[in-house]
Formats: sequence, C-alpha cells, structure tokens
Amino acid sequence: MVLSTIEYELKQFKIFSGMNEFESVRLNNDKTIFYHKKGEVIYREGSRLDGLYCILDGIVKIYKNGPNGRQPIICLAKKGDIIAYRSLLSNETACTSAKVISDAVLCHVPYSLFLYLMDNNPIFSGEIVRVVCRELRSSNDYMINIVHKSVRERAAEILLYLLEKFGLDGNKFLQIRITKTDIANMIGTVPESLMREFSEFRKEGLIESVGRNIKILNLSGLEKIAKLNI
Amino acid sequence: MVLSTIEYELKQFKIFSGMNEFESVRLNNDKTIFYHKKGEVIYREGSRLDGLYCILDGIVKIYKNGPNGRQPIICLAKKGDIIAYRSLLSNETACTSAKVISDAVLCHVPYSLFLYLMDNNPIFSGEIVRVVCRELRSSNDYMINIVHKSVRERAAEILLYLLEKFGLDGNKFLQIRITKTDIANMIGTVPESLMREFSEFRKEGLIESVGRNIKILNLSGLEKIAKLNI
DNA sequence: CGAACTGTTGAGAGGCTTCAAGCCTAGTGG
DNA sequence: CCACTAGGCTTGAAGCCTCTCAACAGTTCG
Repeated sequence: MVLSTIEYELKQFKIFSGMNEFESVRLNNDKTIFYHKKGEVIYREGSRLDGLYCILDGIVKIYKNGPNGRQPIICLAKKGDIIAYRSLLSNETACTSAKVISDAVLCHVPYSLFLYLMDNNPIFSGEIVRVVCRELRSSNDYMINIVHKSVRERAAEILLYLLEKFGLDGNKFLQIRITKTDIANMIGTVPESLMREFSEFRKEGLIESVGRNIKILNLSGLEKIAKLNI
Repeated sequence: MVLSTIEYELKQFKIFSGMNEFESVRLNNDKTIFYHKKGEVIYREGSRLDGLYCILDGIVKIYKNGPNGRQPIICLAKKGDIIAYRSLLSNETACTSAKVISDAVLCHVPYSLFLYLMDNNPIFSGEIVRVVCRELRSSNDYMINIVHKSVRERAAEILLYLLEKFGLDGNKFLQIRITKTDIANMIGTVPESLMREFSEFRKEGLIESVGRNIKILNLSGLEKIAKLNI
C-alpha cells in the first residue's frame, strides 16, 4: 500500500467523510502510518493512549487479561474499523490490549486532532457516538449469548459472526485464518471444547475444516443451532 | 415527591448541569413525570422509543429476552441514572426491556429535546458520550467476569456490585430488595445454583440472609472470593 | 530443518443445571 | 383486615456438560 492510496483509503472512513479542506490537510500532516506484523502488540491494557487507530488493512484482536492466564477476546477489528477511541473519550487508560493477528496497516490519529474534530465537526462526533453505541449494543448481545447459550450454540454462532465479518472466498472458505485458541477465547471456552463441537459440525456435514481453514457448507443448519434472535 | 422538588432533582443530573435559561424552561415544559409501581414495564425490546428517561427515584432493571425463556439482566438503574438513550443515539429500536423492581419516579425527556441538546449543548453531549463509554467499559468487564469465573466467584462479585451501587443500611443490610431469580439472571446462572453459593457464604460467616434481605458481614472475604482485578 | 506452537482426540473429574418437593413470603381479592 | 394463592425460597439427588490433563500428529516460522 503506497502513501497516495492511503489518503484515498482514509476518505472511505465514515468518520472522516465530513471534513473540510483545513481538516483534511491537518489529518494528512498529523497522522502516522504503521505497518505491523502478525503477533505485534499495538497497545496494552493499562497504558495511556495518545490517539486512535484506523485500520487500513489486516486484522487486529482486542482482548483483555482475564483470570487463570486466559485472554478473552472482546472483538476482532478489520479494515475500516477504528480502535482505541473509547479510552480517549472517557479519558481513562486502556481497558483492553490490541494484537495483530493478520499483518496490518494502521493509521494513528493523535488525540489533539481527535478532540478538535469531536468539538468542531458534528459529522465526526455524531459518527463516533454511533460507533460507540453500536459497540455497546453488540457487547450486550454478545454477553447474553455467551452466558445463556451452550458451547455448541456459541460455536455455531461464532462461525456465523466470522462469516458475516470476513466473508467467504470462492471455495466457501472463511476469509480469515485464526487459531482455535483465539476462537475459543472469543466464546469463553477452551480450545478442546471448541474442537469437539467443530468435530460434531463436521460429522453433521455443516462445515469442513482442515487446520486453520474453515469451509462453511450449511449456513441455515448453523443458524438453527445458534438459535439467533432468542 | 412534589413537583417543585423535581426541578431541583433534575438539576442534580450531570447531563443537565450546563443548561442555559432557555433550555431549562424547555426541559420543564417538555418533560413528563411518571410514577411506576413495582412490576410495571417501562418499555419493551423491539419498541421504538420517543425519548429518554431520568430516574428520580426507585430501581429499574434493564433486561433482554434470552433463550430458554430466561431474562438475563444487563444492569440495574437507580436514582440519578438515565436509561433508553442508546437506541435514540443510534436511531434503532430498543434492544432491551425495562421493568420496575422498586417503585419508581421517572422523568421522560422527549427525543426532539434530546436531539436539540445533543447538537447545541456541548456539556450535555459530552456527558452523554461519557455515559455510553462508561457503560461500554463496564459491559466489557462484566463479560469477562461472567465468562471466565465460576458461579461462586460471580456470586461474591454480584454482592460487591450491589453493595457498591445501593449501599448498606444501619444494620449492614443491602439497601435493595431483589429476588434470587433476578440476581441469578444478573450473573448468568439459575436461582438454585445461586442459592447454594449463598448458603456456603452463610456457613462461612460472610453474609447473613433471610429471604430477600442480605446482610454483609465480611467484605474482604467476599472480595477475596470474587478475585477482583484479574 | 528443528523447535515451538497448534490441532485433535480420549478419559476422567467436577461444577452446574435440571427436576422435584416442601416451606414460606408477599401481594390479591373478598 | 384476613385468608388465599401464586410465586419465591431452600435443599436434595441425579445426570450432563464442560474443563482439565495427557498424548501425539500436524503446522508454522525462524
């Protein structure tokens, strides 16, 4: 990804869609582009952040350090998503960590510019509020799922989530390569338990999976298991 | 509660602290006060809301309709809290329901005024953003707790939550009367399991409980069990 | 190419839920 | 105001679901 296309990419972010000439110039001057390899940590729980990140490419996992050495994953962020804005808004230290799970290109927008846009650009601030609200809603939904559904139901649901968020390639394979441990951490279980459910799904002809590659064969079957919408 | 004190009560809400003369008058004209008895439903999941509610008195539970006929409780709201604002901000239908569990006095602020304040009063909009962010953070924290902790740990934690939010009376009793079913629904378990943990706590001298009245005897003991902060 | 991590399956243990049954509390209607 | 009834409280027993531990095959990446 070359720099000239980055300006174009940034324009695709809804939050930046209402910027005037002055703001655009300032964004281009103040921003920093980072290239991160898989496995690199972008920020850590407890640290004080000095700006937000727009994801231009790759996949980032947002997680917490939980009890018993686990690392529950809050969500996955991909191209088009923004991360690290919540702690800025409430002026707290980060309550999550972020790690790259698929080589990523990030655009750092400094706190000062963020504040300026929040105060002076209603499209920006309105869009940020919408993002937070959406996250709050999905966080609530997620909670219900994880607490009141069995591992089998959650295993089906996470496949649907990955499908919706990352899509399929031409051969019906999920367009994301992610470890079973990470998936298990997304639905609050251990890799072994997740494994067993996937094995079941395989026997039932719902999916095919070889290592990290997952093929979705029967969407409606998975939906039935996941019991979406109550 | 008489009407003259209501204006005073509303001023106590941080979101209204920065209003000018005009906005104050409009709030007083446009608002509606509702008196709700225990058990009454304020709004239902899926309905379109026409304003937010400020809780002037009483306790309201925010819950969802989950699988298997359960009603997982997202949070409890008391005097000083505002509810139903999220769906307004993202212009969606309500994703939760709200029911009174302790006789309540609510102040309804219509959507139009809400929008006006969001656009014209930076103290108001800033405070709303902070409220959403705080909720998002606690929602994330809550999720981790509920997923990766045992029922015993969660049972201890919910007591600490109730203690912090509602406090104790002179005799060390929690200042909230809530059913075991509701508490169980807050920590993602069934009343019977919660019961057993409370019985244990009783044997260990951590609490005393008779029916809906819960007395906290050993705070640090509960904290140790809850394993707060990882 | 080798070490470290991940994937996969099995066996066993234990925590939690479900079902059941009786007591008690609280809210309703006469 | 009191009796009644529905629902909440409480405990026990049984069984299932999920986690833990273990072992080995496969994969990834330096």
